[in-house]
Amino acid sequence: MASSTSSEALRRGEGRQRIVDAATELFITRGYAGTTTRDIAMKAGLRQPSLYTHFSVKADILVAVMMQTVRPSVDLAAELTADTGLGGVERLVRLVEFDVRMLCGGPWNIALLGYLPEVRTEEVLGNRNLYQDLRAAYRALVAGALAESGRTDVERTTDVVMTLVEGVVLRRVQNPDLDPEELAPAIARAARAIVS
Amino acid sequence: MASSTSSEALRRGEGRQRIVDAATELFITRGYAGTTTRDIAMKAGLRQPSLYTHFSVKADILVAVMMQTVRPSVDLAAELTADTGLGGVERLVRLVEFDVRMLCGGPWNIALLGYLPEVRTEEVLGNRNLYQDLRAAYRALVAGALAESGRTDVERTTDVVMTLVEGVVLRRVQNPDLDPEELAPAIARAARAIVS
DNA sequence: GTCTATATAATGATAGAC
DNA sequence: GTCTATCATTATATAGAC
Repeated sequence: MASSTSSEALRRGEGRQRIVDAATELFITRGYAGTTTRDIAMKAGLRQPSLYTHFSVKADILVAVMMQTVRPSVDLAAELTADTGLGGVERLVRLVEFDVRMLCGGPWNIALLGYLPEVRTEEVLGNRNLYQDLRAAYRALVAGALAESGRTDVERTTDVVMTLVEGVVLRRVQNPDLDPEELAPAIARAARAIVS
Repeated sequence: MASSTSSEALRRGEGRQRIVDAATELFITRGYAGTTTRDIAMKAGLRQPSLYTHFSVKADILVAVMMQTVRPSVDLAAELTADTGLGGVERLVRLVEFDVRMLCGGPWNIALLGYLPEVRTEEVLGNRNLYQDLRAAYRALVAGALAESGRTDVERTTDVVMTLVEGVVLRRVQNPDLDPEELAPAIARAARAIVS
């Protein structure tokens, strides 16, 4: 944001990204409080004080890590809500399948971070909005799906569907080898059964 | 276990239980690494070194806290598996409903502890068996339920059902006011739809 | 931007009086 | 069993040379 150097050291913000990548793995495998700034620096190939060239406090690294998540599905949800070319159930199922693939894929179970107690108490309050946005999006799509079968228990069904999708995060904790290509359609099928 | 004092100070192991209760709340709200032994002692009404009368290391307190969980549902699962007076679907649904009520009720979201990264790396390996036992129990009940409709995708369906149930833990993180009496039947209904 | 060196504070755990 | 006092470690963060 404030970098004005012409080239060299900052091509692609390499240093900062290396720190974020290292921190992502460590936060997921050891938790936030359980990860030291020395751990992060070492994995990023730096000495501990060098982190503070890029981040002013440890929590800022966490924020940067969490930025990588949630956004895409909120965006897709908004997109689907506006899409009138699909049936209600189909729109919901598309979001579910997309989310499961995202939660299940990728090298690290990043979504878990948003549920860690230590993280939820910190100054990372800015993205709680994101979760509320996501629930609102799910609620709208569930409402559209239930309308097709004349059901009206929108709130409760939204909770059930979100429970199913969020559950993927914990299932992945227990079984790190989940196959997205297999689980995503299966969860989507379950979602279809729930709203029918 | 080794206490031989006749009475007074040890009625109901009061001191130890106060520590466990205090630690339960703190571990859930701040995480394990994010909770200091001073925090625990203060909430239990003690000074920090007094913890070491009851526990020899901090991790032992965590173990004591985690003992409070999981057991009941493994026991019920075994019981249901042996119960021939119920249909396959019905047995599974009973376990699901019981688990949701347990995960959803109680003052603290204790089950989340078992998924914290910091906890899963520690010397708390003894109860990973418990989780494997639980999956085996679910698998057996899912198999019995699917048999009624001629389906054979047992492994995948077990994952889906467990995803749904485990999801309650994270849903509760987002919404601490979940009503077990409302959610449990709804999740049970979803489970029925999934295996039908 | 990264380094070495270091300040400062907090942590888990122990010793020994009562 | 709980206390006060304290140790040894480790943590985040800063200062200043290169």
